[in-house]
Amino acid sequence: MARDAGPAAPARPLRRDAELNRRRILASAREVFGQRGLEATLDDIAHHAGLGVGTVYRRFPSKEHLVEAMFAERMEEVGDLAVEALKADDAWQAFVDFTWQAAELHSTDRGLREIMLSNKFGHDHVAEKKARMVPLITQLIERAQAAGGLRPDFAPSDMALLHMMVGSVVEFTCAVDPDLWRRSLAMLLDGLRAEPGKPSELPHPPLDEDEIEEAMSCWRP
Amino acid sequence: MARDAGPAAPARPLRRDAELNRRRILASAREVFGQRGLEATLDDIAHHAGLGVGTVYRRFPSKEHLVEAMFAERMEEVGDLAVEALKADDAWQAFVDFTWQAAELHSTDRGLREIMLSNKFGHDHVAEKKARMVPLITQLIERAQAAGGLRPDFAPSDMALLHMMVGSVVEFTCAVDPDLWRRSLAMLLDGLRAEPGKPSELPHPPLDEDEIEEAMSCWRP
DNA sequence: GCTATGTGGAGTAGGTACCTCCCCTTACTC
DNA sequence: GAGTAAGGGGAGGTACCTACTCCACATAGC
Repeated sequence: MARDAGPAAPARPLRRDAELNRRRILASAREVFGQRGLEATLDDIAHHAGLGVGTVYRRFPSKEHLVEAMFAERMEEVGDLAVEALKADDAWQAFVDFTWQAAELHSTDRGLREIMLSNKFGHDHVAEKKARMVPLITQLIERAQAAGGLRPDFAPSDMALLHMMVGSVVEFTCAVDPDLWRRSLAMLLDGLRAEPGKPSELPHPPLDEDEIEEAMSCWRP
Repeated sequence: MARDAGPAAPARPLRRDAELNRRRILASAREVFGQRGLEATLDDIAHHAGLGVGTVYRRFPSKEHLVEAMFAERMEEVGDLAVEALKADDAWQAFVDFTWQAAELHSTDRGLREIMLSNKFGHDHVAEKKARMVPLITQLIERAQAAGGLRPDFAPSDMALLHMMVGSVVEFTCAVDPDLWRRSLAMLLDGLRAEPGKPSELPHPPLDEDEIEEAMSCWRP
């Protein structure tokens, strides 16, 4: 809790150049963590920001602090999506919309994916945001089930698995076709209907043989 | 190609103790790669076999060689499943059965999962086994579609994604509930039907709140 | 112009992985 | 049962990576 102690940071403000660099670091972290995940090093982030490592460590005592500072905000966004969805009339559509929107966020931010599904990173602040989401998602699910749209045996914990699955497709194919996850999610959602009709139209074409080969060559477990 | 040059290994046979240890190494590798994936070190495998590292390196010039020797055989098994499935009458059921059986193999062998979905490990031998499977799976899919069981927009490359997804669930939850993937696969398959009826009965209960918490604590991206 | 504040990046410490080397042990041969 | 070629063990070499520190030098702001 060295810095970032909530609103109205106390003591003397940063020098102008320092404040600018602080923002550069956060922007760089957002990009780099988003692309390479939380395994990215602070060295990477510093260089990507055009700064030295020392500068980053002066501002954020450790990687943990930077992660905590960055992702609390992003996770808030996901929570807000759920709140918004709960206001909609059509409970099934609300569930579907929320799931697509959350997946959309995950698909463009590997760090967000990792921090949402693992407890290995992020502490108090992040955990609090996560805790907030559980009842929201549970409610979203129960409403969709009560309305007869969502299969009744779908449990809140299945939501984590769903995002895990979509995330794995993103990771597997992002170098070849970064939107392919849409295809998989559409199929998954077809399997979640309580009263399924015809399969939905898939929003994205499949990979061809060369592309799948390339995905297998890029991907590392 | 130092050893393992197909049937009837030439030159002088190994000394009795050496042959015994060679088998110990392979058995150990199967267990360790299965549990910890291909990132396991030859040191791990040696110790798990109760041997020194030197012994392993004497027998297998590199990790690559060991992997190649081990997994060619296991991949053959998956191919055989497909051949068997193509003989069944009910094309949709054959597709479903094959998918379950393949997932079953994947679920108990992390190394197999990794080698099937990544080209980073294994060369000639392994690649050959993979190539064999493509037409088999394609045929399995086309038959199931022609019979009106499988949705017509399902592509062969989607099979890799399906196993990717199931594998991610295995990895995420194996420490907490190693059979949970069955639940996810059942939902996935419900989404693949051309003429879906009611959702199928799920073969496994969901995780409760504590279990999902624990999964998130164990799992590392 | 002076000084507190900020910067850069080489360097440290500590870890991990693959693989080699060489002394000692053991199986097989005569 | 002695001699010898083959095998076994595991410390340690090499190479690499990551988190983090330190301090000579630069700059903002008064």
